[in-house]
Amino acid sequence: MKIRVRVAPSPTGFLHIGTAQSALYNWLFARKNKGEFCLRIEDTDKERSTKEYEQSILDALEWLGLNWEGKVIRQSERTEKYKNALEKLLFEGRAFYCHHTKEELEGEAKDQAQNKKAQFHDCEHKNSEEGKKSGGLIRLAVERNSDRKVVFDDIIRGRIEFEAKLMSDVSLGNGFDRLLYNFTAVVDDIDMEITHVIRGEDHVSNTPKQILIYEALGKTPPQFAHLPLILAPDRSKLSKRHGAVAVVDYKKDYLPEAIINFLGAMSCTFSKEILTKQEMIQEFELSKVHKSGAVFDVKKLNWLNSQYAKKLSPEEFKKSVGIPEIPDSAVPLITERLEKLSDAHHFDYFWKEPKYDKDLLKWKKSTLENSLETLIKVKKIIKEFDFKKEKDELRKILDEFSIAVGDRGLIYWPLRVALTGKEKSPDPVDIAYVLGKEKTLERVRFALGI
RNA sequence: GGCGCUAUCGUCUAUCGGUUAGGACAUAUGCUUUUCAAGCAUAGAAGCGGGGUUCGACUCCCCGUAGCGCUGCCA
Repeated sequence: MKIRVRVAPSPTGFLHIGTAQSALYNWLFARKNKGEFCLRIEDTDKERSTKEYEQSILDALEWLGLNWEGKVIRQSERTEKYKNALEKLLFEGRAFYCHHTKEELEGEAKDQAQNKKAQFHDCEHKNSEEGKKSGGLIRLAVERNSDRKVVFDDIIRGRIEFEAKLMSDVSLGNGFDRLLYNFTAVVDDIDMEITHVIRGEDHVSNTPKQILIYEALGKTPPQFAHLPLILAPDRSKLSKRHGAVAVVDYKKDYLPEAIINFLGAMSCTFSKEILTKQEMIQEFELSKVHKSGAVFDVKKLNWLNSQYAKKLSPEEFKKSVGIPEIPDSAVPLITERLEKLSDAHHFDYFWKEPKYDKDLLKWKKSTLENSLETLIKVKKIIKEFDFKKEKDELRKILDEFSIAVGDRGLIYWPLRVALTGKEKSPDPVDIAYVLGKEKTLERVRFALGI
């Protein structure tokens, strides 16, 4: 049987970084095993789902390069399927109408909690005539009269067991108009012929409920693999309150390759730190995925991103940061000291005239007068120098001059500030060569007030 | 409270019973030096606790403990 996996985001928000990781592992698993990776939009919650979120999720997945097979499946377009399945279950007596009100259910849960009992709803309408009459929540009738255990062998975690007698009669829908997650997901996974359900650890407790639904529908459940969670620094599940959790939030600062590498290596063992998607596909095994949650370490992401940025061609880099006016020769100077893509704006003196306070021209070990005087001499050297020659030639001349002066800083500091308006920058000679002789002299003259 | 999952440097992790417990990020220091980076070198930094099993346990088992997840007529 052909391996088929899926990622099933809900369009009630932007693509979460955890969903992206889950999508990546599904994608890697499919690619590795020559299977298919599908995309299903879980938009049964009509109040919270929007088309805008759906589109942004699709865009984010594409940006990450996680391409899916076939058409996008939308649950909102499959209501007939669910209704048929639900009717069948009702007809066969495997599902029933639970006529309890919300208040009654809440009261029961409260009681159970107070008495330190497990919280579940074992509905008495399950086998009654009342349960056949429509009204209220539709539930799956869970057989709990024995010591029955619902068991599955998680590919990542091994055998996991739940006692059937502690489970609620699983809620499938509020009437036929509002179908619920556990039910629609199972119906879809059956129809889509999903062989492996690879999803976040937060779904392990849904798994026994879903297995029961598979059985009621007369189907064999797929293989399950529950991925560890991505954690915030406080080790709780990464969520909005911790800051940026949407993939789109990372778009302006990070290369998709860096994000993929980071998410992939965070919860799975590979042979090296930096690797391409192709290499990940080669090495990927579900058995190499970790069991415990991993803290999202932005520092490591930054490092990875800087490694990838250094490999970019000038064209690629300019496109990635969205600043077409960066001179090509400035790119290596920028990537060498950049962590996040948006840091490129700190180097705007390469394409914009710098603004700065004249006092900045003063070298810290000297006076402003001395600094400006030296700059005049530097200007003369540059003016007489032919930029067609190697820049090391210019450096050599400047170095000789600095030896005569006895202080390299006195030469380079005022020049740096004149060219960049900043205290920190790449080597002024490198910058001069990016700017060209004319522009360089122009900025030096400006600094001198000429 | 119930159920489930997890447990090695600050963080991500390697180790499939025998290692000076390895690597990466981060941190510190040094080299270089006109500033900032990059690069290179060096350093510090870890097996949750208690019982077993075994000649030998970070590794296997049990019990604790802690953290996390779920506990919706959300997904």
